[in-house]
Order: sequence, then C-alpha cells, then structure tokens
Amino acid sequence: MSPRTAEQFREIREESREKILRAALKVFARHGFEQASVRMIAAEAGVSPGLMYNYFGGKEDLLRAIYERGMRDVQESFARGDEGGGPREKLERLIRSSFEIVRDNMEFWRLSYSLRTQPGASSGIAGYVRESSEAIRRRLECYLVEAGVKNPDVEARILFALIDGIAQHYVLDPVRYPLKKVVSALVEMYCTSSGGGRQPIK
Amino acid sequence: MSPRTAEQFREIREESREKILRAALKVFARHGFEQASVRMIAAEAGVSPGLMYNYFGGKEDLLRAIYERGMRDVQESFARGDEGGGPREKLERLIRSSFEIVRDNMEFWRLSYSLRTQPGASSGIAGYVRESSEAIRRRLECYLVEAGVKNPDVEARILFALIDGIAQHYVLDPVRYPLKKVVSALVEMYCTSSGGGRQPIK
Amino acid sequence: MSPRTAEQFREIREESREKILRAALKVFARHGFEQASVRMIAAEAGVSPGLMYNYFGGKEDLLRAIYERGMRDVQESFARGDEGGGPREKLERLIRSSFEIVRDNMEFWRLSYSLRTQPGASSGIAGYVRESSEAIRRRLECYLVEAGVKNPDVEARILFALIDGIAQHYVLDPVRYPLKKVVSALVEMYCTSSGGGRQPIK
Amino acid sequence: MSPRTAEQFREIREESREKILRAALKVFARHGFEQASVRMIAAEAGVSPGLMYNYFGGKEDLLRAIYERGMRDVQESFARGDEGGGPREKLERLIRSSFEIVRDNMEFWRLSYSLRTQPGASSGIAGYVRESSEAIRRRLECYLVEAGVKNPDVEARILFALIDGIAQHYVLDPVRYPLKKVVSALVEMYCTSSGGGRQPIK
DNA sequence: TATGAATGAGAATTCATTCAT
DNA sequence: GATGAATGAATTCTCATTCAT
Repeated sequence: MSPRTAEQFREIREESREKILRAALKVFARHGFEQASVRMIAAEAGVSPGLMYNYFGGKEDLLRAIYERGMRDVQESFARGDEGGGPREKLERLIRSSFEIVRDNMEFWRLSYSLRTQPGASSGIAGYVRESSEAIRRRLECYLVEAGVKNPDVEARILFALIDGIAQHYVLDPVRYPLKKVVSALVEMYCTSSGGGRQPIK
Repeated sequence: MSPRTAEQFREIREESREKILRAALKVFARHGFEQASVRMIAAEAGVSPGLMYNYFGGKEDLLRAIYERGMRDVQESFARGDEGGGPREKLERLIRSSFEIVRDNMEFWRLSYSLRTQPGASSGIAGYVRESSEAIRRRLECYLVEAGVKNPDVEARILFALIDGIAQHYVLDPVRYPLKKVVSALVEMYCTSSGGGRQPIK
Repeated sequence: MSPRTAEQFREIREESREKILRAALKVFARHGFEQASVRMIAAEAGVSPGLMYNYFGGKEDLLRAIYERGMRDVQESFARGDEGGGPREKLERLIRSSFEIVRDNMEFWRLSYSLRTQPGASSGIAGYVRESSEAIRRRLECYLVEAGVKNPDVEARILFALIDGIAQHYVLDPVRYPLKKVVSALVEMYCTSSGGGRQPIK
Repeated sequence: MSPRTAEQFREIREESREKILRAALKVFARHGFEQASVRMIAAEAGVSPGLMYNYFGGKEDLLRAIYERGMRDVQESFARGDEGGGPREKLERLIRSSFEIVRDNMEFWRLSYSLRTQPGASSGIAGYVRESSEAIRRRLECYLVEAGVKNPDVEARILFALIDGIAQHYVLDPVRYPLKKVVSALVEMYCTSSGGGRQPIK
C-alpha cells in the first residue's frame, strides 16, 4: 500500500521516538516520574498514549532511555574537557564544564536529582542512577590522584559534595541562584596558587 | 460513666499516633511519599488502614506532622549548639552538630531530600520544605557574617552546598560513606588557623 | 457497686434511648438517611457512637424505630380527629389535622418523604413506608365512601395526591409556602356547599 | 495515520456514552443516587468501572448529564403542547402531556423525585432540581393567569400539588395505579364547564 | 451503662497498559 | 505506524460496627 522505503520508515520511527523522549523528559522533570502520567507525556508530544508502547516497553523503560541518553551526553561532555593541560587547568575545566552541563540540561538534572533522592526500591532505575553518581565521584578522585593531592578519597568526596550541592541548589531555583559567583569562588578555591583557602575564622 | 479514664484514653491515643508516625516515616523514607501507600504504612505499624484517619487528616497531613516534628528537632539541636564560644567554636559546633543530626535522623533526612528534589510543587508540603532549606542557608550566612568573612552570601552558599552535599551522599549510602573523615576534613578546612585551604593544584 | 434500683436503670435507659432517637430524627431529616452517619447522630445526641448499639440493632433499626413511632403518632392524631360530626365536618377536620400534623412534625415528614421516594431496594424500611402511605390513602377512601361520593377510589387518590403534594411542597420550603391559604382553599373546595369546584376554564 | 476515521471514533464514543447514561439512569432510579455505586452502573452497562470516567467527570457529573437531558425532554414536550387553542384546551393538553411525559420517562421521574426530597443540599444537583420544580409551578401559574382564574398563586399550588402528587404516587406503583381514570377525573375537574367541582360533602 | 479506639469492607477515582482497527 | 476506547488493579478515604475496658 505504502511505497515507503525502509529508510523512510526508519526516519519516521526516529522522529516519533525523539518526540516522545523529549516530551517525557519535560514532563518527568516538571512533575516527577511518579506523578507524570503517560497521558501527559502523550499530550505533550502530540501523539496518542498508545504510541509510546511502540517505542518503549513502558513508562519505566522510557525513563531508562532518557536517563541513559542523558548520561551518555554527560560522559561525552566530560570527555571533551579532558584534552590536555596541567592538572590545574584540567580541574578548572572539569568544574566549569560540570556546571555548564547542568545549566544546559536543567530538565535532565532536575529529573536526575529527583530520581537519586527518590528511594524507589521498586524502581529498577534507582541502582543505575546511584551508579552514575558513583562514577562521577570516582572520576573526580582520579583527577585528584593525578594532581597529587593528599587523601584523594576524602577530598574527592568533598569536591563532589560541593559540585553536587551547588548544582542541586541551582536547579531548584535557577533564577535566583548566583551561579557565576559561586562557580568563580569555587574555581579560585581549588585552582589558584593562593589555595583560595577558606578564610580562617578567628 | 466512662469505663476508661480520660488519661487512659490519652495514653492509648498517644501510643497509636506514635506508632503510626514512626511507621510512616520509615515507609516514606523507604519508598518516597508518593510511592508509599496508606496500606503499607498501616501494615508497617501493625494497624488497620482506616486507623490512620483517626489521627491524621490524610496521607498529606501525616507527612506534614512528620516533617514538622523533624524540623522542630533540628531547630532544637541547632539552638543547643548556639551557646557561646567564639565564631570558630560556634562554626565547628554547627558543622559537627549538623552531621550528628543527620546521622541520628537518617530516615527523616532521606525523606527530606526526596521531598525537596521532588518537583511536585502541587504537594502542599513542598513549599514548606524549600522554606526550611532556605532558613538553614540563611542561618549559615549569619554565622559567616558574624565571623567577618568576605562575600558571606557566596561563602554561605558554598558551605551550605558542602554540608548538604555531604549529608545527602551520606544518607544515600551510610554504610560505605566515610563520614567521620569527611567531617574532620571539613572542620579543618573551615576552623583551623591554617585555613585548611585546599591544597593548591600545581 | 451501684445501688441503683431497677427502676432507676429503666429511667436511665429510657432517657438515653430517647436522646438518641431525637438526635437521629434531626440528623436523618437534615442529611437524609444514607448521608447521615452514626457519628453525626452520636455527636448530636452527645453520646458515644457505640452507645447506639446498646439500644438499637444498627442504623437501619434506629430508622425503623423512628419511623414506627412517628406513624404511631400520626395514627393517634387521626384517631382523635375522628370523633363525631357529619361527613363534612369529619373531612374538614381530617384535612386540617393532616397539615397540623405535618407542620408539627416537619422533621419526621421530611424524612418520611425522603424515604418514600428513595427506592432503597436494600433498605428494609422501604416496604413499611409504602405500606403506611397506602394506609393513609385507604383511610381517605373510607371517609369518602362514608360521605357517599361517587368513584371513591379515584376521588381518594385525587384527595391523597392533593394532601400529599401540598404537604411535600410545604416541607421542602416551609418558610415561603403559603400553607394557610392553600389549606383554606382546599377546605373550601371539598367542604362547602358551593362545592368550591374549580373555576371552569373558558 | 489513524486506523479509524474520526467519524468511527465519534460513533463508538456516542454509543458507549449512551450505554452508560442509560445504565446510570436505571441504577440511579432503582437504588437512588447515593446508594448507586459506580460499579453497579458499570456492571449494568456491561463495561468496566473506569470507563465512566472517559465520558463523565464523575458520578455527580453523570447525574447532571442525566438530569439535564431529562429536563430538556420535558421542556420540549411542554413546548409542543403550547401551540394554540383556548385556555381550556391548553390546560387540558398540559395536564395530559404531563402524565404522558411521566409515564414515558418513569425512571427519570422516579430519580427526579428521589433527588428533590433528598435533603442533601450539599449535592450540587439539588438546587437545580428544586429550580426545575419551581419553574414548572410558575408555568402552571401563568396558564391560570391567562385563563383568568382568581388567586392564581394558590390555585397554581393546588394544581401543581395534584399533578405532582398523582405523578409521584403513580411512579411509585405504576402497575396498580389507575392513572387513566385519575387523569380523566382531573381533566374533568379542571376543564369542563360543569367545573367538575368536588361533589359537595353533605 | 457507656466509652471510643480499632476494624475492614466498600466507596470513588486514577492510570499504566492492551488491543482492535 | 498510529489511534484512542477499554480495562482493571491499585489508590485514598469513609463509616457502620465491634469490643475491651
């Protein structure tokens, strides 16, 4: 009946899939995974609720697809920032690019944080999210080892807490959060010869 | 007239209320507010599902009761830590007591973090949670102003991100998290004359 | 323990029973049988919800008790109005006393009408209510037979519809309903030598 | 794109909606609004309980849909009976058509009466039902004014009580009620030059 | 006698998912 | 590939009723 080539079919499929993924990210980020309904997502994507099941195994599977793609982007961003320079430059790039990634993918990170703190023992995604979080921390630790700091484990946890905490506070209230100033202070603290050490409290 | 004294009834009520509150905190912390069902809570408390409604207006009201009590405890703990000493001692006490509070009320904080990152602004409790978070940040800022640090706003956000980030990573994996070491490093960083500044990266 | 005589017990019982009956009538009339809850009734009576079960088998049984007593009162009122005079006086007394009964027991009649029109196949009371209604109609028919009117069956149904319809409209809006005028017109219509016939429409 | 045309979907929807409306009217009329459960209605309609919510906002909304449609039919019937003739013919047509409407929509009227006598002023539909009732009464009054009768207010209340009372007695026991004879008597009473006045009681 | 804490069945409603077309 | 009508299990919540005291 339809003289469409396999290629055309593939394109149509890709478009629909993409439309649903984008809509789902938006709706999940806005309402949270549990509160987001399949109907909302379909409405946002402008398709019928049933169509989702042609592309994803279900709501949870859709979430996983979103999360995986988001994390892949993160990996790629980090990888790009890893290209040369001394430890200090690398660390600065790492810090700066972390917040750029968060700022440019706010919906994804909002979702991400809601998933990580959501205990969701039932949700099969939980373990994956925790894993990703650990991976980022380990990556930071590697940097610090390379940079030769003492107690890289503890220091990595501190740096990770800083980045994570700032990012989280930022995505929860991006309009009022003075991200630039905070990031600058953070960079100075970690990447200037003065050590940017905390101002000692008297 | 009455077969049990008013006092007896009060005691019975108090016990049941407490039983339900405890069960609810546990279940909310384990599954998240939305995912926790009234039946789960009742089962955990060992009572019938209907009983909750003798003590609380509904699931949301139960959450509010838990949250308010938790925050009251926090206020009290903070207040106790506020009793004299120089800025440095006060800050150290603040930091140490923060993590003691978190460690001693892990379920509450797990719930708290899940509520704060949950987009569900619809949930009447959400605003309250955000408020509490802001209040803690402002309190930190006051400390830093007292201590005379420069840029207290930015510095408070950094300190808050640190405390919040560490606490959150800790409650998500309390068994493996080296809380003591991290807190020590944090205290040294903020409260020793060396400034405990970050080790400059070369 | 208590040196109360059997007589005192009986009195206490009678009082409590009465208190509950009165409260129940009020609450049933105000909210309807299904919508009235046992707790509402207990609150209205100023007793505990459990006490009702010491005196009545349940909510439905309580309703039956109310209804039976109400109908007994009606019978008695009618009986009192049956004492002598010609058919015309008797009919006038019947009509007038009908509305007096309704006016003086508005709650009962409001409940009564709500029960009769409530199909409540489940409610065991339904049949009884219908029975009572039929009994009143038959009584009217007897009066008309005595008075020698033609077609007493049809005429009784018409008179019953009139009385019933007026009473019902009255109890649904007693403040605005011009009961006196309507009853006067009704009496004139049935009990004056002019026949009070409807004014023929041209 | 779509496997069924919009028209096909519209038809399917219309059928299901109709099926549910019919079932709901039957169940509401049989058990009363409050006693009728959504499950009963679904069972009667032969659909799942959830389907109702695809077509109506809830139980109450379903009731409103039924009631509005019923009243629309009534308006139409009355309107048809309003087309010319002298006052006497018009009144006769009005009376006769009233009972035809009731006879042809017995379930609707049974429901209607149960709603009107139900105290539940809380139910959003209650006010509407009372309104409709008043509207009918006012309409009768207009007829009587046109016909030039004295005391049209009181006379309208009497006529309305008659029609309402008869209709109500009829729908409560349609099999045994001699509707034809009663209506004939009523028409004679109001619409013959003899006035069909009540037979004076001696 | 009287209390009220506790029960649990059943209510309305939501929503992920299925499936005929 | 796409639709959306239909399902039914699970949710929160209500309330008549029981029962230990």
